[in-house]
Amino acid sequence: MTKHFYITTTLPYVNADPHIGFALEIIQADVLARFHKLMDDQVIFNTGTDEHGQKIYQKALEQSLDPKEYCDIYAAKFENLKNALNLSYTNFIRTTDEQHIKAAQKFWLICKENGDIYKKLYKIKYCVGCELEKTDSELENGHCLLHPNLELEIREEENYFFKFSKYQDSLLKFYEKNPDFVIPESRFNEIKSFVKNGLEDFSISRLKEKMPWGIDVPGDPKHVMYVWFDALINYISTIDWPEDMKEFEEYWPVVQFAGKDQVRQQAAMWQSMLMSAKISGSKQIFIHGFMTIDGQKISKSLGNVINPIEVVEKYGTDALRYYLLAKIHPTEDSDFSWEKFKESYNADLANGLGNLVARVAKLAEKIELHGINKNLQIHENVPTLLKDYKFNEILDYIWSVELRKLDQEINEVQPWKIEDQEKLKEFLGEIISNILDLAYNLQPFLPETAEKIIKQFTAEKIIFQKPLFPRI
RNA sequence: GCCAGGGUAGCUCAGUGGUUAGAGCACAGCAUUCAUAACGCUGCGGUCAUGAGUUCGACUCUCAUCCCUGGUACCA
Repeated sequence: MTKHFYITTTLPYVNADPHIGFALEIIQADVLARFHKLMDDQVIFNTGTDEHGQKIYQKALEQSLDPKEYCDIYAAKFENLKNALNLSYTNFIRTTDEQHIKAAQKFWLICKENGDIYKKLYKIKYCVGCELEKTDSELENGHCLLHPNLELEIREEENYFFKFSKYQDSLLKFYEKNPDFVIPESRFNEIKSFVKNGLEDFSISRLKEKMPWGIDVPGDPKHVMYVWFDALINYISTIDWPEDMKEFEEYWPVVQFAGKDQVRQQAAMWQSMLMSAKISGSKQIFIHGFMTIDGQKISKSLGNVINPIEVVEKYGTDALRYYLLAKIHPTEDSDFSWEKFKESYNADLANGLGNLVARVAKLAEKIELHGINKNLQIHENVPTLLKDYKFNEILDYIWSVELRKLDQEINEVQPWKIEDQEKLKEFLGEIISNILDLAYNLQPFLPETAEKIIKQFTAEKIIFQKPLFPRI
Protein backbone atom coordinates (compact mmCIF):
# COMPACT_ATOMS: atom_id res chain seq x y z
CA MET A 1 0.00 0.00 0.00
CA THR A 2 1.32 3.44 -0.85
CA LYS A 3 1.92 5.77 1.99
CA HIS A 4 0.62 9.30 1.88
CA PHE A 5 2.76 12.14 3.07
CA TYR A 6 1.55 15.68 3.51
CA ILE A 7 3.94 18.53 4.24
CA THR A 8 3.48 22.29 4.27
CA THR A 9 5.37 25.51 4.82
CA THR A 10 3.71 28.50 6.43
CA LEU A 11 2.20 30.88 3.93
CA PRO A 12 4.36 33.98 3.71
CA TYR A 13 2.57 37.27 4.14
CA VAL A 14 2.77 39.25 0.91
CA ASN A 15 3.86 42.57 2.33
CA ALA A 16 7.44 42.19 1.06
CA ASP A 17 9.52 40.34 -1.51
CA PRO A 18 10.51 36.75 -0.73
CA HIS A 19 13.60 36.80 1.41
CA ILE A 20 16.23 34.31 2.28
CA GLY A 21 14.58 33.21 5.52
CA PHE A 22 11.60 31.91 3.66
CA ALA A 23 13.90 30.30 1.10
CA LEU A 24 15.43 28.36 4.00
CA GLU A 25 12.05 27.14 5.19
CA ILE A 26 10.79 26.06 1.81
CA ILE A 27 14.06 24.38 0.83
CA GLN A 28 14.12 22.40 4.07
CA ALA A 29 10.56 21.29 3.41
CA ASP A 30 11.47 20.47 -0.16
CA VAL A 31 14.19 18.07 1.00
CA LEU A 32 11.72 16.12 3.09
CA ALA A 33 9.14 16.12 0.32
CA ARG A 34 11.67 14.89 -2.21
CA PHE A 35 12.92 12.23 0.14
CA HIS A 36 9.42 10.85 0.61
CA LYS A 37 8.88 10.88 -3.12
CA LEU A 38 12.11 8.95 -3.52
CA MET A 39 10.68 6.41 -1.10
CA ASP A 40 7.65 6.11 -3.37
CA ASP A 41 5.25 7.87 -1.03
CA GLN A 42 2.36 9.86 -2.43
CA VAL A 43 3.38 13.37 -1.51
CA ILE A 44 1.45 16.58 -1.20
CA PHE A 45 3.75 19.51 -0.58
CA ASN A 46 1.89 22.74 0.07
CA THR A 47 2.93 26.37 0.08
CA GLY A 48 1.26 29.60 -1.05
CA THR A 49 0.56 33.15 0.02
CA ASP A 50 -1.29 34.77 2.91
CA GLU A 51 -3.04 37.78 1.43
CA HIS A 52 -5.60 39.34 3.76
CA GLY A 53 -5.39 41.86 6.55
CA GLN A 54 -4.76 45.44 7.38
CA LYS A 55 -1.13 45.61 6.33
CA ILE A 56 -1.85 44.32 2.86
CA TYR A 57 -4.83 46.61 2.55
CA GLN A 58 -2.70 49.56 3.55
CA LYS A 59 0.11 48.66 1.15
CA ALA A 60 -2.30 48.29 -1.74
CA LEU A 61 -3.84 51.68 -0.99
CA GLU A 62 -0.39 53.28 -0.87
CA GLN A 63 0.33 51.96 -4.33
CA SER A 64 -3.15 52.87 -5.58
CA LEU A 65 -3.87 49.27 -6.35
CA ASP A 66 -6.87 47.14 -5.77
CA PRO A 67 -5.85 44.77 -2.93
CA LYS A 68 -6.37 41.76 -5.13
CA GLU A 69 -4.21 43.26 -7.90
CA TYR A 70 -1.54 43.99 -5.34
CA CYS A 71 -1.69 40.39 -4.15
CA ASP A 72 -1.55 39.03 -7.68
CA ILE A 73 1.77 40.80 -8.19
CA TYR A 74 3.22 39.36 -5.01
CA ALA A 75 1.80 35.89 -5.46
CA ALA A 76 3.59 35.78 -8.81
CA LYS A 77 6.85 36.77 -7.13
CA PHE A 78 6.51 33.91 -4.69
CA GLU A 79 5.59 31.47 -7.41
CA ASN A 80 8.82 32.40 -9.16
CA LEU A 81 10.67 30.70 -6.35
CA LYS A 82 9.56 27.34 -7.67
CA ASN A 83 11.92 27.52 -10.62
CA ALA A 84 14.62 29.54 -8.95
CA LEU A 85 14.94 27.18 -5.99
CA ASN A 86 13.93 24.02 -7.85
CA LEU A 87 11.04 23.26 -5.55
CA SER A 88 8.83 20.22 -5.82
CA TYR A 89 5.70 21.59 -4.22
CA THR A 90 2.43 20.27 -5.56
CA ASN A 91 0.05 22.87 -4.14
CA PHE A 92 0.21 26.64 -4.15
CA ILE A 93 -2.73 28.07 -2.28
CA ARG A 94 -3.65 31.72 -2.04
CA THR A 95 -5.91 32.74 0.80
CA THR A 96 -7.92 34.72 -1.73
CA ASP A 97 -8.74 31.53 -3.64
CA GLU A 98 -12.46 30.83 -3.80
CA GLN A 99 -11.96 27.31 -2.50
CA HIS A 100 -10.09 28.61 0.52
CA ILE A 101 -12.65 31.30 1.28
CA LYS A 102 -15.44 28.74 1.29
CA ALA A 103 -13.47 26.41 3.54
CA ALA A 104 -12.67 29.21 5.99
CA GLN A 105 -16.34 30.15 6.25
CA LYS A 106 -17.36 26.55 6.74
CA PHE A 107 -14.70 26.17 9.40
CA TRP A 108 -15.97 29.27 11.17
CA LEU A 109 -19.50 27.92 11.18
CA ILE A 110 -18.41 24.63 12.68
CA CYS A 111 -16.49 26.35 15.47
CA LYS A 112 -19.50 28.54 16.07
CA GLU A 113 -21.89 25.59 16.19
CA ASN A 114 -19.57 23.99 18.71
CA GLY A 115 -19.92 27.05 20.90
CA ASP A 116 -16.40 28.40 20.52
CA ILE A 117 -17.09 31.72 18.83
CA TYR A 118 -18.76 34.62 20.59
CA LYS A 119 -18.94 38.41 20.48
CA LYS A 120 -17.16 40.64 22.94
CA LEU A 121 -15.98 44.24 23.23
CA TYR A 122 -12.36 44.56 22.17
CA LYS A 123 -10.04 47.41 22.99
CA ILE A 124 -7.81 48.49 20.15
CA LYS A 125 -4.87 50.84 20.40
CA TYR A 126 -5.01 53.18 17.48
CA CYS A 127 -2.36 55.60 16.27
CA VAL A 128 -3.95 58.61 14.61
CA GLY A 129 -0.66 59.46 12.90
CA CYS A 130 -0.39 56.13 11.15
CA GLU A 131 -4.13 55.70 10.92
CA LEU A 132 -3.48 52.12 11.97
CA GLU A 133 -4.16 49.79 14.83
CA LYS A 134 -1.08 49.10 16.87
CA THR A 135 -0.19 46.01 18.84
CA ASP A 136 1.84 46.16 22.03
CA SER A 137 4.88 44.78 20.27
CA GLU A 138 4.79 47.72 17.89
CA LEU A 139 4.93 50.23 20.73
CA GLU A 140 7.66 51.66 22.85
CA ASN A 141 6.78 53.06 26.27
CA GLY A 142 3.17 53.05 25.22
CA HIS A 143 3.78 55.17 22.16
CA CYS A 144 3.90 54.54 18.46
CA LEU A 145 7.49 54.34 17.23
CA LEU A 146 6.74 56.59 14.27
CA HIS A 147 4.67 59.11 16.20
CA PRO A 148 6.06 59.17 19.74
CA ASN A 149 4.47 62.55 20.43
CA LEU A 150 0.93 61.43 19.80
CA GLU A 151 -1.17 59.74 22.43
CA LEU A 152 -2.67 56.47 21.32
CA GLU A 153 -6.41 56.35 21.12
CA ILE A 154 -8.17 53.45 22.75
CA ARG A 155 -11.03 52.40 20.54
CA GLU A 156 -13.57 49.86 21.48
CA GLU A 157 -15.29 47.69 19.00
CA GLU A 158 -17.26 44.52 19.05
CA ASN A 159 -15.28 41.57 17.73
CA TYR A 160 -15.78 37.88 17.52
CA PHE A 161 -13.64 35.87 19.86
CA PHE A 162 -12.45 32.30 19.83
CA LYS A 163 -12.58 30.28 23.06
CA PHE A 164 -8.91 29.48 23.25
CA SER A 165 -9.12 29.22 27.04
CA LYS A 166 -11.39 26.21 26.75
CA TYR A 167 -8.63 24.16 25.17
CA GLN A 168 -5.86 24.55 27.71
CA ASP A 169 -6.21 21.05 29.15
CA SER A 170 -6.84 19.42 25.81
CA LEU A 171 -3.72 21.02 24.39
CA LEU A 172 -1.58 19.87 27.29
CA LYS A 173 -2.91 16.34 26.93
CA PHE A 174 -2.28 16.44 23.21
CA TYR A 175 1.33 17.52 23.82
CA GLU A 176 1.76 14.71 26.29
CA LYS A 177 0.46 12.14 23.85
CA ASN A 178 2.72 13.45 21.10
CA PRO A 179 6.13 13.86 22.70
CA ASP A 180 7.75 14.81 19.39
CA PHE A 181 5.02 17.18 18.33
CA VAL A 182 7.29 20.22 18.10
CA ILE A 183 10.91 19.95 16.99
CA PRO A 184 13.22 21.12 18.51
CA GLU A 185 12.42 20.29 22.09
CA SER A 186 13.33 23.77 23.34
CA ARG A 187 10.51 25.26 21.25
CA PHE A 188 8.17 22.55 22.47
CA ASN A 189 9.01 23.45 26.06
CA GLU A 190 8.30 27.09 25.34
CA ILE A 191 4.84 26.40 24.05
CA LYS A 192 4.07 23.98 26.85
CA SER A 193 4.90 26.57 29.45
CA PHE A 194 2.95 29.17 27.53
CA VAL A 195 -0.16 26.99 27.58
CA LYS A 196 0.37 26.03 31.21
CA ASN A 197 0.38 29.68 32.19
CA GLY A 198 -3.20 30.03 31.12
CA LEU A 199 -4.87 31.00 27.88
CA GLU A 200 -6.98 33.97 26.96
CA ASP A 201 -9.54 33.94 24.22
CA PHE A 202 -8.39 35.81 21.17
CA SER A 203 -10.11 38.07 18.73
CA ILE A 204 -10.78 36.63 15.30
CA SER A 205 -12.63 39.35 13.42
CA ARG A 206 -12.42 42.99 12.41
CA LEU A 207 -15.09 45.53 11.57
CA LYS A 208 -15.55 45.56 7.84
CA GLU A 209 -16.23 49.29 7.64
CA LYS A 210 -12.72 49.96 8.89
CA MET A 211 -10.91 47.16 7.15
CA PRO A 212 -12.80 45.36 4.40
CA TRP A 213 -9.89 43.24 3.11
CA GLY A 214 -10.74 39.88 4.60
CA ILE A 215 -13.08 36.94 4.36
CA ASP A 216 -16.68 37.72 5.27
CA VAL A 217 -17.83 36.32 8.55
CA PRO A 218 -20.72 34.03 7.67
CA GLY A 219 -24.03 35.48 8.74
CA ASP A 220 -22.61 38.84 9.78
CA PRO A 221 -21.86 41.22 6.91
CA LYS A 222 -20.37 43.78 9.31
CA HIS A 223 -17.32 41.68 10.05
CA VAL A 224 -14.42 40.08 8.25
CA MET A 225 -12.19 37.39 9.72
CA TYR A 226 -8.95 38.48 11.32
CA VAL A 227 -6.22 37.55 8.89
CA TRP A 228 -4.46 34.70 10.64
CA PHE A 229 -7.66 32.90 11.57
CA ASP A 230 -8.38 32.50 7.91
CA ALA A 231 -4.76 31.91 6.94
CA LEU A 232 -4.26 28.90 9.19
CA ILE A 233 -7.17 27.14 7.57
CA ASN A 234 -5.16 26.89 4.34
CA TYR A 235 -3.53 23.74 5.66
CA ILE A 236 -6.81 21.90 5.28
CA SER A 237 -8.45 23.88 2.49
CA THR A 238 -5.51 23.14 0.20
CA ILE A 239 -6.24 19.43 0.40
CA ASP A 240 -9.90 20.06 -0.35
CA TRP A 241 -11.44 20.08 3.09
CA PRO A 242 -14.44 19.96 3.32
CA GLU A 243 -15.27 19.34 -0.34
CA ASP A 244 -13.35 16.11 -0.84
CA MET A 245 -13.20 14.35 2.49
CA LYS A 246 -11.73 11.23 0.92
CA GLU A 247 -8.66 13.08 -0.24
CA PHE A 248 -8.49 15.00 3.00
CA GLU A 249 -8.51 11.88 5.12
CA GLU A 250 -5.86 10.20 2.98
CA TYR A 251 -3.38 12.98 3.56
CA TRP A 252 -4.22 14.55 6.90
CA PRO A 253 -2.49 15.07 9.37
CA VAL A 254 0.22 17.38 8.17
CA VAL A 255 3.91 17.92 8.87
CA GLN A 256 4.38 21.67 9.19
CA PHE A 257 7.48 23.82 8.73
CA ALA A 258 7.52 27.24 10.37
CA GLY A 259 9.83 29.90 11.74
CA LYS A 260 10.42 30.48 15.41
CA ASP A 261 8.03 33.46 15.44
CA GLN A 262 5.25 31.05 14.55
CA VAL A 263 5.37 28.60 17.42
CA ARG A 264 2.33 29.91 19.25
CA GLN A 265 0.09 30.25 16.23
CA GLN A 266 0.97 26.88 14.78
CA ALA A 267 1.48 24.71 17.84
CA ALA A 268 -1.24 26.14 20.07
CA MET A 269 -3.81 28.39 18.39
CA TRP A 270 -4.13 26.37 15.22
CA GLN A 271 -4.28 23.12 17.17
CA SER A 272 -7.09 24.45 19.34
CA MET A 273 -8.97 25.56 16.25
CA LEU A 274 -8.68 22.04 14.86
CA MET A 275 -9.97 20.65 18.16
CA SER A 276 -12.94 22.94 17.96
CA ALA A 277 -13.71 21.72 14.44
CA LYS A 278 -13.24 18.10 15.58
CA ILE A 279 -10.30 17.56 13.27
CA SER A 280 -7.25 15.73 14.57
CA GLY A 281 -4.14 17.80 15.26
CA SER A 282 -1.14 18.25 13.01
CA LYS A 283 1.35 15.39 12.91
CA GLN A 284 4.46 17.38 13.69
CA ILE A 285 5.73 20.93 13.57
CA PHE A 286 9.33 21.69 12.74
CA ILE A 287 10.58 25.11 13.80
CA HIS A 288 13.61 26.51 12.02
CA GLY A 289 15.84 29.32 13.26
CA PHE A 290 16.31 32.75 11.81
CA MET A 291 19.09 33.97 9.61
CA THR A 292 21.28 36.97 10.15
CA ILE A 293 23.24 38.69 7.41
CA ASP A 294 26.84 39.50 8.32
CA GLY A 295 25.85 39.00 11.94
CA GLN A 296 22.97 41.47 11.85
CA LYS A 297 19.24 41.00 11.85
CA ILE A 298 17.67 41.18 8.45
CA SER A 299 15.96 44.51 8.09
CA LYS A 300 14.98 46.74 5.28
CA SER A 301 16.25 49.82 7.03
CA LEU A 302 19.72 48.29 7.31
CA GLY A 303 19.49 47.42 3.63
CA ASN A 304 21.03 44.02 4.25
CA VAL A 305 18.26 42.01 2.65
CA ILE A 306 19.56 39.13 0.55
CA ASN A 307 17.38 38.17 -2.36
CA PRO A 308 17.59 34.40 -2.85
CA ILE A 309 16.99 34.82 -6.55
CA GLU A 310 20.08 36.98 -6.82
CA VAL A 311 22.18 34.24 -5.21
CA VAL A 312 20.75 31.70 -7.60
CA GLU A 313 21.39 33.87 -10.64
CA LYS A 314 25.02 34.32 -9.65
CA TYR A 315 25.96 30.86 -8.44
CA GLY A 316 23.15 28.45 -9.21
CA THR A 317 20.30 26.88 -7.34
CA ASP A 318 22.24 24.03 -5.79
CA ALA A 319 24.92 26.37 -4.49
CA LEU A 320 22.25 28.19 -2.49
CA ARG A 321 20.52 24.98 -1.47
CA TYR A 322 23.83 23.57 -0.29
CA TYR A 323 24.67 26.59 1.82
CA LEU A 324 21.24 26.78 3.43
CA LEU A 325 21.10 23.07 4.16
CA ALA A 326 24.70 22.39 5.15
CA LYS A 327 25.90 25.62 6.72
CA ILE A 328 22.76 26.98 8.33
CA HIS A 329 21.79 25.21 11.54
CA PRO A 330 18.34 23.67 11.12
CA THR A 331 16.91 25.05 14.35
CA GLU A 332 19.34 27.65 15.68
CA ASP A 333 19.93 31.11 14.32
CA SER A 334 22.77 31.20 11.81
CA ASP A 335 24.57 33.75 9.74
CA PHE A 336 24.76 34.27 6.01
CA SER A 337 27.57 36.28 4.50
CA TRP A 338 28.91 36.35 0.99
CA GLU A 339 32.33 35.54 2.34
CA LYS A 340 31.11 32.39 4.08
CA PHE A 341 29.03 31.49 1.10
CA LYS A 342 32.02 31.68 -1.23
CA GLU A 343 34.25 29.79 1.18
CA SER A 344 31.88 26.90 1.47
CA TYR A 345 31.19 26.94 -2.24
CA ASN A 346 34.86 26.65 -3.15
CA ALA A 347 35.78 24.21 -0.42
CA ASP A 348 32.86 21.79 -0.64
CA LEU A 349 31.30 22.17 -4.05
CA ALA A 350 34.16 23.15 -6.37
CA ASN A 351 37.14 21.46 -4.66
CA GLY A 352 35.05 18.70 -3.13
CA LEU A 353 32.19 17.25 -5.08
CA GLY A 354 32.88 18.95 -8.40
CA ASN A 355 36.55 18.04 -8.45
CA LEU A 356 35.92 14.41 -7.50
CA VAL A 357 33.45 14.03 -10.34
CA ALA A 358 35.85 15.72 -12.77
CA ARG A 359 38.90 13.61 -11.94
CA VAL A 360 36.97 10.36 -12.12
CA ALA A 361 35.21 11.31 -15.35
CA LYS A 362 38.54 12.13 -16.96
CA LEU A 363 40.05 8.78 -16.00
CA ALA A 364 36.96 6.95 -17.23
CA GLU A 365 36.86 8.85 -20.48
CA LYS A 366 40.46 7.94 -21.27
CA ILE A 367 39.75 4.24 -21.20
CA GLU A 368 36.32 4.67 -22.80
CA LEU A 369 34.52 3.22 -19.84
CA HIS A 370 30.79 2.59 -20.15
CA GLY A 371 28.35 3.98 -17.64
CA ILE A 372 27.24 1.74 -14.84
CA ASN A 373 23.68 0.67 -14.17
CA LYS A 374 23.01 -0.48 -10.68
CA ASN A 375 20.45 -0.35 -7.92
CA LEU A 376 21.08 2.85 -6.06
CA GLN A 377 20.95 2.74 -2.29
CA ILE A 378 19.99 5.26 0.33
CA HIS A 379 22.47 5.14 3.18
CA GLU A 380 20.86 4.30 6.51
CA ASN A 381 22.18 7.53 8.04
CA VAL A 382 19.99 9.62 5.76
CA PRO A 383 16.52 8.58 6.99
CA THR A 384 17.79 8.40 10.58
CA LEU A 385 19.09 11.94 10.59
CA LEU A 386 16.27 13.25 8.43
CA LYS A 387 13.75 12.05 10.98
CA ASP A 388 15.30 14.61 13.31
CA TYR A 389 15.55 17.22 10.56
CA LYS A 390 19.35 17.26 10.79
CA PHE A 391 19.92 18.39 7.23
CA ASN A 392 23.34 19.78 8.06
CA GLU A 393 24.56 16.57 9.66
CA ILE A 394 23.54 14.48 6.67
CA LEU A 395 25.51 16.66 4.31
CA ASP A 396 28.40 16.75 6.72
CA TYR A 397 28.35 12.97 6.81
CA ILE A 398 28.28 12.67 3.04
CA TRP A 399 31.17 15.10 2.63
CA SER A 400 33.44 14.26 5.51
CA VAL A 401 33.01 10.50 5.32
CA GLU A 402 31.82 9.29 1.93
CA LEU A 403 33.30 11.89 -0.38
CA ARG A 404 36.61 12.17 1.41
CA LYS A 405 36.96 8.40 1.42
CA LEU A 406 36.73 8.29 -2.36
CA ASP A 407 39.33 11.02 -2.85
CA GLN A 408 41.69 9.24 -0.47
CA GLU A 409 41.21 5.93 -2.19
CA ILE A 410 42.02 7.45 -5.54
CA ASN A 411 45.16 9.05 -4.13
CA GLU A 412 46.30 5.77 -2.63
CA VAL A 413 45.66 3.57 -5.63
CA GLN A 414 46.83 6.14 -8.18
CA PRO A 415 44.73 4.79 -11.03
CA TRP A 416 46.51 7.02 -13.57
CA LYS A 417 49.55 4.78 -13.09
CA ILE A 418 47.72 1.48 -13.52
CA GLU A 419 48.76 -0.17 -16.78
CA ASP A 420 46.50 -3.22 -16.68
CA GLN A 421 43.27 -2.13 -18.38
CA GLU A 422 41.11 -4.71 -16.64
CA LYS A 423 42.40 -3.76 -13.23
CA LEU A 424 41.85 -0.10 -13.97
CA LYS A 425 38.31 -0.72 -15.16
CA GLU A 426 37.53 -2.68 -12.07
CA PHE A 427 38.87 0.03 -9.78
CA LEU A 428 37.12 2.89 -11.56
CA GLY A 429 33.94 0.84 -11.63
CA GLU A 430 34.00 0.65 -7.86
CA ILE A 431 34.65 4.34 -7.46
CA ILE A 432 31.90 5.23 -9.90
CA SER A 433 29.48 2.92 -8.19
CA ASN A 434 30.18 4.77 -4.95
CA ILE A 435 29.76 8.14 -6.63
CA LEU A 436 26.39 7.05 -7.98
CA ASP A 437 25.20 6.07 -4.52
CA LEU A 438 26.48 9.34 -3.18
CA ALA A 439 24.61 11.26 -5.87
CA TYR A 440 21.47 9.29 -5.19
CA ASN A 441 21.61 10.20 -1.50
CA LEU A 442 22.14 13.79 -2.52
CA GLN A 443 19.05 13.87 -4.68
CA PRO A 444 16.65 15.42 -2.15
CA PHE A 445 19.24 18.05 -1.27
CA LEU A 446 20.83 19.00 -4.58
CA PRO A 447 18.43 17.53 -7.14
CA GLU A 448 19.92 19.13 -10.23
CA THR A 449 23.49 18.22 -9.39
CA ALA A 450 22.55 14.68 -8.41
CA GLU A 451 20.76 14.20 -11.68
CA LYS A 452 23.73 15.48 -13.69
CA ILE A 453 26.11 13.13 -11.92
CA ILE A 454 23.85 10.13 -12.32
CA LYS A 455 23.35 10.93 -15.97
CA GLN A 456 27.07 11.33 -16.54
CA PHE A 457 28.06 8.02 -14.99
CA THR A 458 25.22 5.91 -16.30
CA ALA A 459 25.59 7.15 -19.88
CA GLU A 460 26.65 4.79 -22.65
CA LYS A 461 30.00 6.57 -22.73
CA ILE A 462 31.37 8.47 -19.77
CA ILE A 463 32.75 11.80 -20.87
CA PHE A 464 34.63 14.55 -19.11
CA GLN A 465 32.40 17.61 -18.83
CA LYS A 466 32.68 21.20 -17.80
CA PRO A 467 32.90 21.76 -14.04
CA LEU A 468 29.71 21.26 -12.00
CA PHE A 469 30.78 24.14 -9.79
CA PRO A 470 33.42 26.46 -11.27
CA ARG A 471 35.61 28.01 -8.59
CA ILE A 472 34.68 31.54 -7.57
C1' G B 1 12.12 40.45 36.92
C1' C B 2 10.99 35.25 36.03
C1' C B 3 11.82 30.66 32.93
C1' A B 4 14.94 27.98 29.28
C1' G B 5 19.43 27.37 26.51
C1' G B 6 24.41 28.83 25.58
C1' G B 7 29.71 31.03 26.13
C1' U B 8 35.82 25.54 23.46
C1' A B 9 41.40 27.53 18.05
C1' G B 10 40.61 33.66 13.12
C1' C B 11 35.48 31.37 11.53
C1' U B 12 31.63 27.27 12.09
C1' C B 13 31.16 23.77 15.53
C1' A B 14 32.19 18.48 18.01
C1' G B 15 33.69 16.54 22.67
C1' U B 16 34.71 12.95 27.45
C1' G B 17 35.45 12.76 35.43
C1' G B 18 41.63 11.11 33.76
C1' U B 19 47.69 10.73 29.90
C1' U B 20 50.26 16.35 25.56
C1' A B 21 41.54 19.22 24.19
C1' G B 22 39.45 17.60 18.42
C1' A B 23 37.32 18.34 13.11
C1' G B 24 36.25 21.25 8.84
C1' C B 25 37.20 25.96 6.75
C1' A B 26 40.77 29.96 6.57
C1' C B 27 46.22 30.82 6.72
C1' A B 28 51.64 29.07 5.74
C1' G B 29 54.98 25.35 3.69
C1' C B 30 55.95 20.70 0.86
C1' A B 31 54.45 17.87 -3.08
C1' U B 32 51.65 17.56 -7.53
C1' U B 33 48.15 16.89 -12.40
C1' C B 34 43.94 11.88 -12.97
C1' A B 35 41.35 16.58 -11.50
C1' U B 36 38.30 23.16 -11.39
C1' A B 37 46.61 25.93 -9.12
C1' A B 38 41.88 21.06 -7.34
C1' C B 39 43.39 15.97 -4.14
C1' G B 40 47.29 14.60 -0.47
C1' C B 41 50.96 15.58 3.47
C1' U B 42 53.04 18.92 7.23
C1' G B 43 52.69 23.21 10.13
C1' C B 44 50.55 27.60 12.64
C1' G B 45 46.70 28.30 16.00
C1' G B 46 43.08 27.41 22.34
C1' U B 47 45.09 29.79 30.16
C1' C B 48 37.91 25.08 26.90
C1' A B 49 33.81 33.18 29.58
C1' U B 50 35.65 34.70 34.93
C1' G B 51 36.33 33.38 40.19
C1' A B 52 35.93 29.79 43.93
C1' G B 53 34.80 24.77 45.48
C1' U B 54 34.32 19.08 45.30
C1' U B 55 38.06 15.41 43.70
C1' C B 56 44.10 11.80 43.55
C1' G B 57 42.53 14.40 38.92
C1' A B 58 37.71 19.01 35.65
C1' C B 59 37.13 21.66 29.81
C1' U B 60 33.66 17.89 31.56
C1' C B 61 30.38 18.06 38.54
C1' U B 62 28.72 22.25 42.35
C1' C B 63 28.16 27.50 43.57
C1' A B 64 28.75 32.61 42.37
C1' U B 65 29.74 36.48 38.71
C1' C B 66 29.84 38.56 33.70
C1' C B 67 28.06 38.27 28.70
C1' C B 68 24.78 36.34 24.65
C1' U B 69 20.13 34.14 22.66
C1' G B 70 15.03 32.68 23.08
C1' G B 71 10.15 32.73 25.76
C1' U B 72 7.03 35.60 28.96
C1' A B 73 -0.01 36.29 23.85
C1' C B 74 -3.14 39.24 19.33
C1' C B 75 4.20 39.69 16.07
C1' A B 76 1.79 36.87 9.46
